[in-house]
Amino acid sequence: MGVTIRQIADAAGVSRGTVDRALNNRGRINPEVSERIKRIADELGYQPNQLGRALSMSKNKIKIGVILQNPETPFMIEVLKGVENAKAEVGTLGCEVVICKVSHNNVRETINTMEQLKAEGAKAIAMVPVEDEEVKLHINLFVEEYEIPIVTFNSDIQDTERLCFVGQNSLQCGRAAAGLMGELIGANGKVAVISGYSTNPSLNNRVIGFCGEIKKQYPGIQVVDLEYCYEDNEVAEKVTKKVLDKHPNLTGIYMTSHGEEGVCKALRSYRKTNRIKMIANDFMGKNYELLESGIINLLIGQDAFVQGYEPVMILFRLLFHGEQPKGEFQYTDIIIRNAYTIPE
Amino acid sequence: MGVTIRQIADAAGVSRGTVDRALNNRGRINPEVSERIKRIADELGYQPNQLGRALSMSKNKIKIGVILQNPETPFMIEVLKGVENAKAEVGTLGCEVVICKVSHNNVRETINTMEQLKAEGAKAIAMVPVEDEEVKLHINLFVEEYEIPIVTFNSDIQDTERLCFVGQNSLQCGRAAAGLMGELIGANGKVAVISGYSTNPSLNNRVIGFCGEIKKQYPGIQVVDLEYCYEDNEVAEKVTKKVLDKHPNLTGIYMTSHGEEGVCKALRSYRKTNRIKMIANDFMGKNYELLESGIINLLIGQDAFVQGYEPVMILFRLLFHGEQPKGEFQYTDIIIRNAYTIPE
DNA sequence: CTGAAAGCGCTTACAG
DNA sequence: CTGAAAGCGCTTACAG
Repeated sequence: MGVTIRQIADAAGVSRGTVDRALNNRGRINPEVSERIKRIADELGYQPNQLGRALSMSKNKIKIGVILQNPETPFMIEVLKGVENAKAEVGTLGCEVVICKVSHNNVRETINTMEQLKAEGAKAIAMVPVEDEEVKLHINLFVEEYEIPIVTFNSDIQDTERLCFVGQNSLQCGRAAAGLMGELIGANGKVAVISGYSTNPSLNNRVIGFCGEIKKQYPGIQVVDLEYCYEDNEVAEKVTKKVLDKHPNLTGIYMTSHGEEGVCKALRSYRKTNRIKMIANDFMGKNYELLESGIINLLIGQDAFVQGYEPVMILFRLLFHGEQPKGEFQYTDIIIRNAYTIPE
Repeated sequence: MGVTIRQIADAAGVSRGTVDRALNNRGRINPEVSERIKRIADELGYQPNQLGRALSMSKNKIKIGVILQNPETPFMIEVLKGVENAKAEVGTLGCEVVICKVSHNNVRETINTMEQLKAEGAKAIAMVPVEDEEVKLHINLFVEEYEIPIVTFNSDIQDTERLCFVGQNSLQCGRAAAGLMGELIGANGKVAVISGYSTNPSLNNRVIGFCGEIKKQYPGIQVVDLEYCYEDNEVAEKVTKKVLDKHPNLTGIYMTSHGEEGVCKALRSYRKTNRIKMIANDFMGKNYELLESGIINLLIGQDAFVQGYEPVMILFRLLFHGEQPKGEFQYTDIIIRNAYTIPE
């Protein structure tokens, strides 16, 4: 089949060990010999055989650490599936993946876990970061001092030396919602936005994307209100009722985050489910049921699986093949579903 | 790490070759010894190491054949990418994938290619079938006589012994379009369906799914016309004009297949682009541009990549791990896009 | 029916 | 700085 290390060794008149040292820059080799071997490898079109490599490295595998935040939420459970899949895939190729879980926004725990992974010999880390100065410093420390590359996923932390980010383009997500809302309610109408936390950058971006695009593309549509429900159904119900009282001719609601059940409860009790078009985010909780029952008209979601799978694969490709990621932002697909495109 | 064949051999007091014969049912072994070895392997929780296996089999790789139809169409080019990805993935694990291309609906060529793959020693085949009696007979012949399992993809051919089908649920695709149309034009209106060929089962299913669901869910919406454009833009333009002449208050068009540019040209010349909501299929040709310009309101597509990737992987898992596919129908995701969720 | 040996392509101590 | 050898876990002729 392909060219082997042995053929290169023969062609260069050296031993296989020497070829290995040259091709993998292991040092302890005459630079000129190294150059010559590399040239020969190039000429022969050498492609290292992953199997041979993986098998011989299977005694001491290279470690990639993964830090998952909020592991018990439905979304993260799906992300975890992606991580586990990547783990199985690279596990077969001589790479070990260590998965750690930390609780929501816990700075201390996050940093400790980073340190612990380093102590265990992790050669790279994929993590859901916390928006925090100390965490930022640690990320830079790891990348620059320890030469442990870091990929953020799900939520990003900019102004750091992290290699890249895998997750949703939340601005674009908001814009997509605006486009759908425009299609659903037509050129004129009043819509309200209900978001989760005003402190969450991703959710804020969805709001900004939504409002900006409505203003730009649909001048006849007014965004009359923006409320926060803290992803709590009771609060969501309450604020929805408030909005409905204030705007009896409301025609649309965009939810950036959870609390859908509360909103729907309010819509039902006001008998507005047919009159008001609702667009919500993510395929978790009761969202599919609400979509099927027609209260939610369209759902926008992220590819949670990819958000877990890709970061590990990016680091694997970097460590094993020296392959750089395609770009700083690896945005996952923005998925639109109606009642007929629910999976399974 | 894991249990190895050597440990089993030691525990059983036999050689590694014997363990191999037992565990892989290669025959030429005392049944009792074989049983004992299997029991020991079970007790030790033996999991064969894919690397070792693949490496040692890398001299004579197991072959999987792929028969692609219409390889020059944009859709199939995307499918081919999926096939190539799977090929690369299993290529690393001791499996060779041979890709063959046949022209549209060519029965002779299809059957010849099947025979040729068999002659080359293919142990399984993934194929886009032709709806034809002789092809059906050949599929059954291969599966039953030659014990070469066959997976169909993209289009199915039922009443055969094919292992499973990977592709779109076209009925459901039509239903999804109906749901979107209902959201776009509201409870009342008149819509027309423009399809490709009346002889294409998949397209017909989209039509059936669409009309059925409109009738069921939106009694106020009337499907006033069904035309065929043979995926030709000029024909499409002509029939669209005919429809528009006949139904001046038309509010929606569902296209099951290509010819979008022709339809859009007609809509433009009648200045109807804003008045009529249009839902089209697949992400090929000018569809993204038409979506961005707002003439097409929503696009429904298939996961072409998966349609190429999965069939190969299903056969690989079957051949290498004896793993049966999850079900007879492996439907790919039905993807909805608006102008804001165009990839790249 | 069973075993001993060679080999798949690579990496890694160990000598020198 | 370089080479010879052993080893990763499995399969496969070859003897017997």
